[in-house]
Amino acid sequence: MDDFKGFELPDVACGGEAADPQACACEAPRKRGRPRAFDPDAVLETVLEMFWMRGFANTSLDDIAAATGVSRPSLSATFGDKEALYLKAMERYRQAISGKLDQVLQCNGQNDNLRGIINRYFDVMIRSYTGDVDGESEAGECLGCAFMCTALNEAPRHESIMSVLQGTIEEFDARFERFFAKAQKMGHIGSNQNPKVMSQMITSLTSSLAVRARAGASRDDLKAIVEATTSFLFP
Amino acid sequence: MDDFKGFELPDVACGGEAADPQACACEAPRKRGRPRAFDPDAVLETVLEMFWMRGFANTSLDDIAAATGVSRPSLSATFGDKEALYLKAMERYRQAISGKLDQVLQCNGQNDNLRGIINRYFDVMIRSYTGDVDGESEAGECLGCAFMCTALNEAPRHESIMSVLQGTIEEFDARFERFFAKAQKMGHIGSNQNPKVMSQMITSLTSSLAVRARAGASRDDLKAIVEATTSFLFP
DNA sequence: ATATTTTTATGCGACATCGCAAATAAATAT
DNA sequence: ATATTTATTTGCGATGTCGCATAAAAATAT
Repeated sequence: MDDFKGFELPDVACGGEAADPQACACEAPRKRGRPRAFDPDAVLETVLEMFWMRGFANTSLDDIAAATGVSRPSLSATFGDKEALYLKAMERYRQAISGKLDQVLQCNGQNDNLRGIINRYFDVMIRSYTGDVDGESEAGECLGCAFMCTALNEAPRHESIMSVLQGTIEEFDARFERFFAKAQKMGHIGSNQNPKVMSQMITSLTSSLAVRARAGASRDDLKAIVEATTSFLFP
Repeated sequence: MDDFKGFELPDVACGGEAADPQACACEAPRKRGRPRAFDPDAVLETVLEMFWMRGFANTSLDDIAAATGVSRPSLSATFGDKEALYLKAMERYRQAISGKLDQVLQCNGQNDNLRGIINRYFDVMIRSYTGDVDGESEAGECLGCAFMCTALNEAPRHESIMSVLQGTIEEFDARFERFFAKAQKMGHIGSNQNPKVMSQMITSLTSSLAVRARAGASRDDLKAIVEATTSFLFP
């Protein structure tokens, strides 16, 4: 449907194409039976898009089968039931973001500008919340955060979704507490400041951006909010 | 079918009882036809709870009919279709919170403590996010915000839900911008500070609390976060 | 009393959704 | 070649969901 580019995880090692069995250069020994006719990773990306925009309950396995061209029995053989499929798609999403943040949130050189790093971080998040497609302008994707948009809805009904939601929050908290603790050691923030509080500020603003993006805020709206806040926090 | 309640009618505010037509003391002139056997407001409250905990898509009209004792045709005659019912329940929720905030967010007397007011505000929100039941301890309600938990999920599919989500965000923004502008005029925050930024801080933290509450954070967890942030913002 | 109005009760029909089972297809192992 | 393994295709059955249509019930109006 929409050409959302996802977060471009490295194209995973193939396991064989149906069309050309020998085209793949990877050394993985071919498995025994009939090879898969689809790329599970590509399917997960489509599945993520669908869950993201329609929610878990509103996305049927029939919809997914139609959108991916993979039949329901194949889906269930490969990924398990609907909940397992959702969890796998979300795990991909989580890892993609996590990878990007690993790149962006590095505070090494002591002439690194803390505010610059944080602004780069928010740039990444805003981009993921408003759609990566730069050219499309604001046709109205209203992505928001895939976790918040879907997991908040389902958490009370699915223990596993609740737990991945908790885990994601904890991961963000831990990441920023580490980051600011290190930044403090390197003298980028005063010793009177509290890394935990700084971390809370950043994660709070992040969740706010995700909500606003889903409600239709433009990329510029969000950037203005970030600019105002970061200029207050890092004067 | 299982839990048929027999003939006990729900307590109705007024408008007519089946048993005793004249028992009601209210002056509203009785309408012409058969009186309603249920209180629409009480139904909306139950409906809100259900949507809140299960989401829009996961709550069927059959579920609602069973939980309220009101048959589907009566529901649809009174409230319209499922989407209209959802919107009416959410409107009730919005107004209830709005009313509470009107009480709490008053900055009148000039020896009012700004930080105290903000803390009272967060107390109200935390209470609504973690369940009002004080005695129950933390049995695990994980309410969060009814809007965020349900509307984020449905927004792309329902124009009306998207729009009520936008409206709620704008209402919060406007409320706090007004509040801090007034607070600044009264000298509670320095003229070098920006009311808009303060407002963004508060709404951001609010959304963060809502997410964390849904993910299982306890009331004390949330209070600690608020305490840390407000002591930083209002030293 | 009879008519009118409004709400409630019952139930049908069309469709969506999921899980599963059986048959077919395409690869490797021997 | 034949057997084995793995994927795919096709389709059925049980259940859930919604909207609507019709009949019954309970009040007021005349």
